[in-house]
Amino acid sequence: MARSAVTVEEPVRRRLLAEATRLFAERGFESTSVQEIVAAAGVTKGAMYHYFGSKDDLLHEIYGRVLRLQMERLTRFADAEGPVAERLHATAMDVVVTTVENLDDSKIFFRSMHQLAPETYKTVRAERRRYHERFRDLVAEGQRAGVFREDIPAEMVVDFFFGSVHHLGTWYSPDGPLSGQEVGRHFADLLLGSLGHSIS
Amino acid sequence: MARSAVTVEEPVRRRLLAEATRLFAERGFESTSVQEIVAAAGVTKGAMYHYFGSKDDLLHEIYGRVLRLQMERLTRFADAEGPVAERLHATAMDVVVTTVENLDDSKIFFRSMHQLAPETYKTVRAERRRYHERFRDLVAEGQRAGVFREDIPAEMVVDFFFGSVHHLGTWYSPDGPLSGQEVGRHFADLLLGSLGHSIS
DNA sequence: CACAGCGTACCGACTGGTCGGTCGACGTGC
DNA sequence: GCACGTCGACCGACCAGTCGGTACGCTGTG
Repeated sequence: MARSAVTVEEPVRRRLLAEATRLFAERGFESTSVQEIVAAAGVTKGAMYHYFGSKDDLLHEIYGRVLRLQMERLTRFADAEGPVAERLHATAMDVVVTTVENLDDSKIFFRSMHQLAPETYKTVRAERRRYHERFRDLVAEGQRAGVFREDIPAEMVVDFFFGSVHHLGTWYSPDGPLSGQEVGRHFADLLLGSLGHSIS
Repeated sequence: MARSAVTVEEPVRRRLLAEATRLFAERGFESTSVQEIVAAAGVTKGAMYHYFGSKDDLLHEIYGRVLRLQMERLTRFADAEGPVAERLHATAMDVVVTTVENLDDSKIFFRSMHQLAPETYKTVRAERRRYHERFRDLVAEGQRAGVFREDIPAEMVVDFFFGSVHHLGTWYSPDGPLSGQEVGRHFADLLLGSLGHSIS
């Protein structure tokens, strides 16, 4: 039970997490059995329930990993220096690149959220909310500075943009013609464009 | 004992579909049992399997309903008359309004797609693709006319926008402060803004 | 010996789906 | 006007299989 000190190379545990991530992304949480996970990792259920408390626990850990990574990247880019428009552009682009680099995580995130235990669900929502707020503050900052249009609530711009980002898991393929960087640049351009003052 | 007169002359089939839609949206397809559906509809499994071939069949019918409705609305707005920018704006706004009016359908659509039988899945994808293409043509038309920026593929603009639309099911609430019309207008403004020629 | 790190065998709950049967409405013959 | 036959709508008990989870045993290492 005692969570051993800083990860001491636990290959089985790591394999279980990796295979679970792959399978959850591919077939969904509810359609993936514990049997399939342990088979893919080359162990048995005994091993899995040695490292994880339950199947939900596996999902929970995946969410924790995603939240931690994304929040860390966001703050790094948002807290940088330079004009707000440039910071938002760089941040938006990085969000896309990071999402594309961990596409399985993204698929799981927005598709299995409602399968979490109620308590865990609330925690994840709260964490996600803080994430969105940090992003929203960037938009609002630009609006106050007169760089972005002000007739649309910053909150809605965030939901608008992150909808597009979540949707990446549905259509983007690493084998396709577009790199994550390219998609990221286009998405960031679209976001900045939508926030610009209209010509007409 | 006999089914008393006044109660529910309404078709059982309709109730089953309605309750299934509600429950699928609330808990997801895989987490909803046939027992729960028939209990909510006030009938038994015999009734359900009398009207539907399987649980998947229920889901399939929901998808058919959504696809039919959305495609019909899209063509109605896209094939109207007037400048392309205005048509795209009206279309985008209607997509949001329609989505918000059938929010349960939308939640199911993007969350349970991979639960469909392979054959059905392909059909739905194909239908959805035609839908996207119709929308993309609108964007491309504006680009050729020089009204919209041309440095971003129309295809990507479509994925960008419909990501936001799909995401509505995650955050929008009819009980919230914003009406579907308001969200629709904002979304359409953002879309048109992102397609406008930049000032800077 | 102690104990982490697993494998093996198994449990009870529940799943989607089936099947024989009941019930009332309705056409038909007399 | 009444008995009969039929048919769709629906019930409810049941099935085989699958699920997440558990109990316990073995084994190598310190």
